[in-house]
Formats: sequence, structure tokens, C-alpha cells
Amino acid sequence: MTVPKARGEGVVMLRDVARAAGVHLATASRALNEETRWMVSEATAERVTQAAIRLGYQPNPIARGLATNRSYTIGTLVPDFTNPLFPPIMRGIQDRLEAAGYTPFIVNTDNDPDRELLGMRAMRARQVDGIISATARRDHSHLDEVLEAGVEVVLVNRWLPDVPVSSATADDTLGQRLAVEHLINLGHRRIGYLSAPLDYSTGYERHEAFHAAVRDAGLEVNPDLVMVGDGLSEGEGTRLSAALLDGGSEPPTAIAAANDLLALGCLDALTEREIDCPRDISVTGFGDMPFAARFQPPLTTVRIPQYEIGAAAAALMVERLAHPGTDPKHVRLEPELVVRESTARPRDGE
Amino acid sequence: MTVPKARGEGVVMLRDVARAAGVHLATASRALNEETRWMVSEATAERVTQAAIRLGYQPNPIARGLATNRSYTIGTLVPDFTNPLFPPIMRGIQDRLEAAGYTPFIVNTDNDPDRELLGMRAMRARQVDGIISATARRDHSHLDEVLEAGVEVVLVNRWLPDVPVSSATADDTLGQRLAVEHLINLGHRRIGYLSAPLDYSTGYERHEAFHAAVRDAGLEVNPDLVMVGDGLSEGEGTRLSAALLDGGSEPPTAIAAANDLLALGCLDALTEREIDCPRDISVTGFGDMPFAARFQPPLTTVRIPQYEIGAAAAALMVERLAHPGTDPKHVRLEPELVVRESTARPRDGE
DNA sequence: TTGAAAGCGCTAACAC
DNA sequence: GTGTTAGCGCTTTCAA
Repeated sequence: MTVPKARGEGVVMLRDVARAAGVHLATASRALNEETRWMVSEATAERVTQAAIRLGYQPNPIARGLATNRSYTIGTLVPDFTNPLFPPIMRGIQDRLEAAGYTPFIVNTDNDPDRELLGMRAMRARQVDGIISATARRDHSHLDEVLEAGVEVVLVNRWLPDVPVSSATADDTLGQRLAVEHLINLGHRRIGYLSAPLDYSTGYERHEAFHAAVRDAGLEVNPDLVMVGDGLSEGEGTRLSAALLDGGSEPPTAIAAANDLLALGCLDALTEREIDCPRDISVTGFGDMPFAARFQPPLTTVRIPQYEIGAAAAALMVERLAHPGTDPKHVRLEPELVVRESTARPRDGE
Repeated sequence: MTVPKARGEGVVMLRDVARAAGVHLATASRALNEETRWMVSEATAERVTQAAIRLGYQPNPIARGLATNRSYTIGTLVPDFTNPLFPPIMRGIQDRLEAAGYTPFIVNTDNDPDRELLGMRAMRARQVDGIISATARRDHSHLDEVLEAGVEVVLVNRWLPDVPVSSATADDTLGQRLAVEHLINLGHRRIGYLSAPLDYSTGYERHEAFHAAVRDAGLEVNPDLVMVGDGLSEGEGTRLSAALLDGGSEPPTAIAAANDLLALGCLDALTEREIDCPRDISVTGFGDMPFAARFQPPLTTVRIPQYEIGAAAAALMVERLAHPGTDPKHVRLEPELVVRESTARPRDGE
């Protein structure tokens, strides 16, 4: 073990505050702690508080955590914070958590189930009080492990129907329906779909919603025009689009993507083939990532309230920590269609 | 205080490992700890290790931290992780730190000096072993406070000439020079500049580099064409560009921006005025943010190795923690000009 | 080489 | 109301 930082070098501890206020250490602790303040007389409480402020006392959460078996830390698992959809969510989480005295602990999982498991374990090792995860898959073995250990879990952006944990998500069904109906209203009849992995609740739900929306319009889904991806990158979008366009069947007049990045990749595939968007093929994204309005063409997409989703997830966590054992809640926030220039009426009208 | 999580419910502790291996708690501790393993006989060490693995022992870093006065946690201050330049840096930091057994603790400061100070304090309260900051301003009162407290600090992306802390940055001087020389080589003579706040080392350095590069080419800088911003947003870029374009003096044929976001804002200002980029005015950015190639027009900019900068900063931190008191080091990574379509020869050639 | 025992800074029964 | 006294799970002297 390397030399620990010099101890007590001017760092004021509870002991110092107690001494300054002329009370016992324990009394000082009670006076300073919101939830035990009532045990102490007004006067002493005030005296201790003043002393604490005067000395610039900063409680040591490590010691407190050891004593209370709580860390006031919330692990946050994010699949990839390089995906522009996530930073706003993280902001929401952080702001709301900090307001409640918790600190988030952000870990990137790279969308890799192994790293995810490692991340979860690392968090447990760090004694997090809860885990907010944006990485849930429909196969949730990791989650179960953590849940069994009694760690509070809240899902953000994703959700799992058969697991009793709270979640904050956008209404993906409505969102995807909005996009498809927009396309149908423009006159499109042959609509392709670029799906996110069905393993993600978001991917699954949007996929179902696409089918439902098409059918509800009295149309049929052509299975050759539906491609399911392995991930959510631009590259994946390009790959899927290539498969769709070069598949031999008559090309669609519009393509709905389950995610903006997929849509961006699709745009690339179209450009490569000199297919004009939106003249030849319309494209919709999902998410309304930052800068979506600046792409060529500006992307028609479904806006989801990212910051709010993060904040809601954090709120759920804080609530559950305060009242453990209550029933899980599912917050669903409403998405909104943002029409820009990647969609238009089909060329040979209807 | 709400009910702490049930204690010891099946959680294996050092005590259990010791018992299983038939040794004293202290011996088990020594056997499991890399740096004290030598004090223990081969055989016991092995026995303890096996027991630990068999029982699935996970040390409790909280307790360890309390005893060693170390947290194995590194605070990471980021001005705004919604700015697409930062996520890759954070990835670099996280990956490198984790490899060394540390965990980053990311906090967003919103570029607000007050939140910055709060963040620093929160980190100290959490007993971080060090702070990696991407928020340094040339006025660095906060930093001093932390430094005095003996916390290791490493600067990332920014640096401070007069403060003895290590840093990992891009060579901003070279980068900005690359962009300006590119413009000059295209034939531009009237070049405007959108500067980042001079309070940021990056802003200051690029600003100086712009002037030097123009002068070295035998040209003169027109002060009316240099605008210094208050921040790094698109809105700020639009505002500065408006001031520059509507300022009354003859407009430039090219504008160099100290940052991609500023450049994006500039593009908006041009569009509003129906000035074509690059036909009428060329624009360069700085940073090569993700998706920079997708904007209208694709942005000519200076690529900085973001991930590597983050990783380098983390490496510096790990090194300093292992060998405190060594001299600070400054790692400067080389940027690269990426020519895309926002720059062209000036219209009325030279 | 190992065991015993004293803390790290704080909270929480339990007395007074 | 406030003081006493045990710990929380681990590391680290000090002895043996």
C-alpha cells in the first residue's frame, strides 16, 4: 500500500465541530443530520450548525457509508455515451439525483453484455444504493443477479414487461406510429423498416408498432422490406439499407428507421446509390438527436424528451430509496413528430 | 435515517475468507493485497486466494477507503457532456482509469464557475484520489483551493502555464495555424475569426495562433473581423457572426472559428443572410466533432485526437498517484486538418 | 510468517 | 436532550 494521504492535515472532522460547539460527537452528528435533528434541542442544533459552517466541516461520506451501509451513490449504466441521445438523458439523471443528495456514477458498457455485467458488479462492489440502467435487454440475466442482491434498479429509456422494476421511457409505440402515419399520410404505400435489435425493449416495441401502424392503415407489411439490425450505429443503418435496397424486390418509397443513427446510415446508402432523399425515398428517424436538423437532408424524426426521461428515472430511484418495497412504477413520456425535409410525397403520387 | 440495507445477508466478507482458509483476518488481508502479499507465505497466500475466489469475495472499497484514506475514485469535471467533443474524451479517461483499478466520477459543470467549485468540493467530500478537469480557466482560483488540499489534479484538453499540474491537450497552436494556412493557401486574404473565450486556455491559444499565422503569411489582422465569444455554443457562433457581418466593414472571404459549434452557428448566420458557404465565404471549425462531415456543407475542421487525449490524461493521473511529487508533465497530441466542403477559393480569386 | 488489537470517521442503539 | 459505547469492514502497527 502506498502512503495514504496525510491524515487530519487540517481537515475538520465531526469531532472538531463537536468540540467547538461544546457537545458530544454523537450530538453533533444528530444535529447535523436532517433526519435526526429533532432529537436535539433547537439551541444545540443551531450551535452545532454554526460551528460546522464556521469550521467548514465537510462530512466524510466514506465513513458515513460504512456506518449506514449506504453510499449515496447511484450507478448509471449507459450503453454508449458517444451516442448523442444519451448525454441529455444523463444530464437529467444527474441534475435530479444531485438535488436529492445522491451522486451518479456513470459507466459506459459499450453495448456489450460482458462489460455490462462487469459494470454492474463494479457498482455493487462500490456499494451503490441503486442502479439506473439504460442498457436493459429483453434477456435480463444480469439484472436478476443484481436484483436478487437487493439493489434497487430503475430502467431508463428501456423497460421490461416481466421484471418488477420501475422505468422511465418514451412511449415508443406512439412515437413509431406517429412516424409511420406521417409517411402514410404523405401517400406512401410501400414502406420499409430498419429495426433496432429486438433484444432491446425499444427496438422490440418500435418494431411491433411499425407493423401495427401499417396494418391499421389497411396496408400490408412486406417482410422483405423489414430489416432487423444488430446494433444502433450508422454503419448498421447502411448495412441494413443496402440489404433492403439490393434485395431484389421492388424498392420502397419510404423507409422508417427505429433510430436516428440508423436513419443516417440509410441516408448514406441512398447517396451511394444516387437515390435522392426525399424525392425518391423518404426517410424517418427516431430520437431527434442533437443536430438532426442540420443533416442533409434535415431529418424528419420523432423527438423524445431525453432530459425529462433521465430526470424521471432519477426521481423514481430517489422515491424508491426513500420508500423501499413499494410497487414499481412506469413513467411514459410523450414523443412528438418533428417533420423536416427527409420526407415528402412519393414521386409517382398515389 | 431510513433503514439501512440488511447487513451481511450472504455477502461474503474478509472475515469469511479468513475463516475458510483457516487464517487470521489480518493474514487474509495481506494475502489478498498485491502490495503486502510478500509478507505471507506462498502456501497461505494461495490458500487464501483460492478461498476468496471460491466464496466470490468482493472487497468493500468503502471500508478499505476508510482505512487507507483512499477511494480509488477519480473525479472528472466536464464543462458540458452535451458538447459532442467531450464524450470521446470521457471514454478515453474511463477506459484508461479502469485498466488501473480506478473508477471515474463524472460531473458536469455546465461551464459555470460556481457549479465547478461545487463539483470540486463534492469530489473532495467524496474523497476522490484525484481530479481530472476539463474545465480549467485561466483564472484558476478553484484549482488552487483543491491543490492546496493536496488533491492530485490533471488537466485535460485545457492547460495552465503557471500552475504546476500535468495536462493532456492537443497542440492548439498548431491546429489553428493549420486551419488558417489552409485558408491562406486557398487565396483568402480577408479572414475573420470567431474566438472562444480567452479565459479558456484553448480559446486563448487558438486566438494567439490565429494572429500569428496571419502575420506570418505577411498579412494583417483586421481587428473588426475578430470576435471573441462568451461561450462555445452554436448560438454564440451565430451572435458573433452577426456582429462580424453586420459590423459595417467589408466582409471577410473566410471565417475561422475556434470551435466546431461556433462554426455551425456561423453557418446559420450565413444562411440567414443568404450568403453561400463556401462560394461567398469559407468557414473552418475546430475539433472535428462527430457528424461534422454530415453538415451542410460538410465542415472543414481541425481534428483533435479526443479519445487519446482523455486516455493520456488518465495515464498521467495514474502515474502521479503512484509516484506523488514528481514533476508535472504536459502531453501534447498532434491535430490534423480535415478538408471538407466548407472551404473553397475566394470568389474573385487572387 | 502470523496473530492481536487499534483505529479510519461516522451512526445508532442504549443509557442517563 | 445528551452522553456512552459499540460497531461498519478493512488495513496496519506491534508482538509473538
